Amino acid sequence: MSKRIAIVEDDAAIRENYADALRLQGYQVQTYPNKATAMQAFTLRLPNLAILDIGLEHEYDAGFEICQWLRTMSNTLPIIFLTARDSDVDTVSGLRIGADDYLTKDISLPHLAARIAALFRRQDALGKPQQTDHLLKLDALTIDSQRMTVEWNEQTVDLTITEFWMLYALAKHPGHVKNRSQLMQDSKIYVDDSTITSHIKRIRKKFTRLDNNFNCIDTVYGMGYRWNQSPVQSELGK
Amino acid sequence: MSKRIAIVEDDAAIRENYADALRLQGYQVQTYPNKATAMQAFTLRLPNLAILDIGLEHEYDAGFEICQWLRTMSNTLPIIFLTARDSDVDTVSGLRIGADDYLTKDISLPHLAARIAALFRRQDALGKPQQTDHLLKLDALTIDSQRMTVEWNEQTVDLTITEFWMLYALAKHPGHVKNRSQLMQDSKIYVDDSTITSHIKRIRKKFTRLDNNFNCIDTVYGMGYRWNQSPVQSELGK
DNA sequence: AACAAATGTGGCAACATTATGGCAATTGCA
DNA sequence: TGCAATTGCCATAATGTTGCCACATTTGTT
Repeated sequence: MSKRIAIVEDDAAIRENYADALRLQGYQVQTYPNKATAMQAFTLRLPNLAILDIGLEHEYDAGFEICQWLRTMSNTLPIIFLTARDSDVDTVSGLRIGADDYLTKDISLPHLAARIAALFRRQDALGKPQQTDHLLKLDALTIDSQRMTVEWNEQTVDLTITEFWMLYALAKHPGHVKNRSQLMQDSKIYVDDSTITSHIKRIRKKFTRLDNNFNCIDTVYGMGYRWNQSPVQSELGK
Repeated sequence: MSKRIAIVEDDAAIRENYADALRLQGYQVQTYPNKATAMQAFTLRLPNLAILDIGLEHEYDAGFEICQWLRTMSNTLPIIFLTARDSDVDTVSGLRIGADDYLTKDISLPHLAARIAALFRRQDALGKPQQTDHLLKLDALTIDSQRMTVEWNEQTVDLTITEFWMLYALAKHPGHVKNRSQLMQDSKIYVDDSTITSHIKRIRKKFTRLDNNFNCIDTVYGMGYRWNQSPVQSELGK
């Protein structure tokens, strides 16, 4: 189902110019020449996005008023001001009133289309809230501390808890050497040094099973271990 | 708790100018002169909003790269390009890559502040979508929390109340590992750990009776259980 | 080269966690 | 009251994990 866009603009030529361009992008477009017709239509049904000029016919601030009124109807509806007025005062007040973007009429059609797409993208993204805060990504590695899953090149690596936290401790500070005590603390275990060696061994083994060339866990003789962020392209000086 | 804004900009004067202005607005501001330092910091913790210049030091497109990378981390994080480049091509590509706004450096500080506020306003508005939906659908699973019914592949699964709430707690955050305490809290019961095991056992049994291949409830050794939305058979012997 | 220290490897026994079947206590209901 | 359903928990079996050891190999030093 395509998105419905409303354009409120009193200049017929400009109005249809934008409308046609947006229809070509696959949107359903409705146009309104003044505040009265627009508000009447919006009362019946809100569009998915509104593009407003500010001055309409004889009303100097009609666009601002429409915007304010729309905001009382929906505080999520994307609203764009598209106008000839390019003073900072207008821009700032437009945004303060609750608009999501403020553009001047000299922008190109592709630019306008990109702005609209960006607003829709943002709306979609926020619509299905997904918390990625617990995601740790480093090159081919992805660690999800909430799912307790680890992926290497899209393949899941099946780690145990202790292995998981140890890897997490390493990968959280890529490039930094962690000695055995630090790894123990971070993984909340207190064991013999040799046990850490064993864990590293098992972690490496599980990665190597998925990727023969895996070598992201460096051994730093006498110091500890280090997650090596990009060891693969050894030739490419960067 | 105030919002954290990150500024990535190589010109120290400009950088601090913006940073000071935003701090006056009550934001916490972190600044980074180049791609490397920014990415390192973002790996540890994402800001609530990122302001990026495009060209950084000798890297012509560093800002674009940071933006793309950030988008893989979070598709809701507001990103603003703030740069001297004002070509339409750059603007459109910036927005296409996933930025939420594209501004040129000639804009005033109040204007910038208004843009930022607009983005945060939008995020807050969309952030708390009213969830009046009693229906939870995940692949073959359908849970109606109002009618307390569960379906698996259109077949109703006859669960008891306790089983229902436990399944609901699991399925509400598909993929997330829930330990026994969390399951107890969510199901509003306080019992022995072994009892949780029993409930899981019974839930599994009832699903398996309808579908021999049912395996959507993973046990994560030492951590708890997880609803596995897309059960992928890992044939990797271990 | 010789040596000590550190690390890698395979394996195993101890330990921890989970699965299963069953049973007694409780609850809801006719 | 009787009956069936539910629930919590236990004993036991089945599995998964972990710590560490003996020994091989590597590394750094003299």
